[in-house]
Amino acid sequence: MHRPTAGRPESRGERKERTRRAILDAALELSGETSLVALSLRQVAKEVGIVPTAFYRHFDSIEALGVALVDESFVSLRAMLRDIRRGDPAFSDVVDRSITILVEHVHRQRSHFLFIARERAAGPPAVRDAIHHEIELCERELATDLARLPATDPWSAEDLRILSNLIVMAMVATAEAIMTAPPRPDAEKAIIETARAQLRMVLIGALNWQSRT
Amino acid sequence: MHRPTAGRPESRGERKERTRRAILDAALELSGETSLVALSLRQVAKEVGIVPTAFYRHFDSIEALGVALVDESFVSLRAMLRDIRRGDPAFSDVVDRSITILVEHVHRQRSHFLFIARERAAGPPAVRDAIHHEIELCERELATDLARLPATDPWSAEDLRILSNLIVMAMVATAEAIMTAPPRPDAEKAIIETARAQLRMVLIGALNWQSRT
DNA sequence: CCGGTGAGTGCACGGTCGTGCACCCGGGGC
DNA sequence: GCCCCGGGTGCACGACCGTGCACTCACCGG
Repeated sequence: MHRPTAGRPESRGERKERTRRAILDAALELSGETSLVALSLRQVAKEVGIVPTAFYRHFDSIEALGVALVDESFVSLRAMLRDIRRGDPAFSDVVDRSITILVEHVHRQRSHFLFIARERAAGPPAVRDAIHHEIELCERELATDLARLPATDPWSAEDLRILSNLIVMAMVATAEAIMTAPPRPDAEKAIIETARAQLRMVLIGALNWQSRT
Repeated sequence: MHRPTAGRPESRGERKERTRRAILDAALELSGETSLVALSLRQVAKEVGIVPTAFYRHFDSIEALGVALVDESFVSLRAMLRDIRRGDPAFSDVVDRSITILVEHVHRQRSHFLFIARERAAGPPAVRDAIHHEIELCERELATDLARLPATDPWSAEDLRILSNLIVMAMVATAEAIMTAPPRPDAEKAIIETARAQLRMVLIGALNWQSRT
C-alpha cells in the first residue's frame, strides 16, 4: 500500500494524490474492456490494491470518477489542438499537418481517446454531457481559428459553426477508425489517406460555399 | 405467461416466436438506460415475465441477443435507405429529401437508432463488429448509387468510397445529434438546418473535386 | 391415442456487487 | 510530545448475478 521507493518522506497529500492517480489509471484501463457502466467499484479497488470502501475517500461514485476522467482526457486533446494551431496556417499543407498530429496523439494517448469514443454515446448521463460539452468547446475553438483565415472573411458566424462541426465530427470518426483498425500499418495508412481526401473535399466545398446561397 | 387474448389456438412455434420478440423488445428498452454490457439476463427475464433459465431456450447469451438486435435494427435502416433511393436522383433537392426521410425514420425507429449509436462504440465485441460490418455495407450501397449519377462518371472507385464514407459518417452524427437533442422542436430544426448545409458543402466539394488532384 | 419433445418452472449453488460501521494508526499542526 | 484528522482496514449485510439440474405439462407427429 505504501512504496516510498527510497527513504523519501512523501507527505500525506502526496500519498493521497498517488492513490487518486492509481484509481484513475486503473479505471481507464479496466473500462477499456467494456464501458464505465459495466465497471464495478470493487474491480477498481482490487486493481489499485485498496479495500473497496477506501474508494469513497476519493470519489463519490463511479460516475464522478468518469467525469474526472473526461476532464483528464480533454487535457490531452487540448494539447493536441494547441500543437495543430502552432505553425502558420498556410493553406497548402494544413490538412496533412493536422492529420499527422491527430494520428500521433491518438497513438500516444490511445486510452484517453478510446475512453471518449466509448463513453460519448454509452457512458453515464453526467459523463456523456461532460463529453458533449467539451466537444462543443473544441468546435468553438476551431471556429475562432477559422475566422482568422482571410478566406473566411465574408462568412457568417453560423457558417463557421457549421463547418467546424463538420470538421470535428470527421476528426472524431477518423480517430475512432484508427483505434478500431487492425494494427497492420497499411490499414492505418488507408484510413489516413481517406481522412486527408475527405478533409480536402470539405475545404474545397467550403471555399466554394459563400459564392452561392 | 400465456395470453391467447381470445379462443385463438396459437401453435407451439407461434408462442416461441412471441416470447422471442418479447425478449428482443425488453432488451432494446432496458439497454436504453445504459448499454448492453450493463444488461443482465435476469433483468430481461423479469421484464418479459419468464424465469431466468428460460432465456437460454432462445439465446445463448446477452451478446448473441445483441447480434440479433443489430440484424433487426438494420432492417429498419435499410428500409430508410430504400425510401431515400426511391424517387428520381435529381440533384436539386436530393439533400433536403434525404435528410427529411432520415429525421422521420429516426423518430419512428428511435430505439433502434439509439441502440446502434450506443453499441457501435461500447457494445460487446461481436456486436461492435456486426454493426461496423453493416455500416460498411451501407457505404458500399451509397457508393453504387452515387456511381449511377452522371456527375461522377470520371470518378475512381476509391473516390466514391471516400465520399460515401464521409456522407455516412455525417448522417450517423446527425442521427445521434437528433436523438441527443432536447425534445424542443426548434433545437431539432437547428440540427436539421446544420445537416443540410453540411451535406451541401460536401457535395459542392465533391463536384469540384476531380478537377484538381 | 400415446409417447416424445421442448418451452417454461423452481430451487439451489457460489460469486460479486454496493455500502454501512467500527476501527486502526501514522503524519502534521498545536 | 500530545492529539486529532483522515486515508485505509475488516467485517458484515442483503441484493443480484449467471448457471446447473431435475421437473412439469401442453403441443404435435406417429
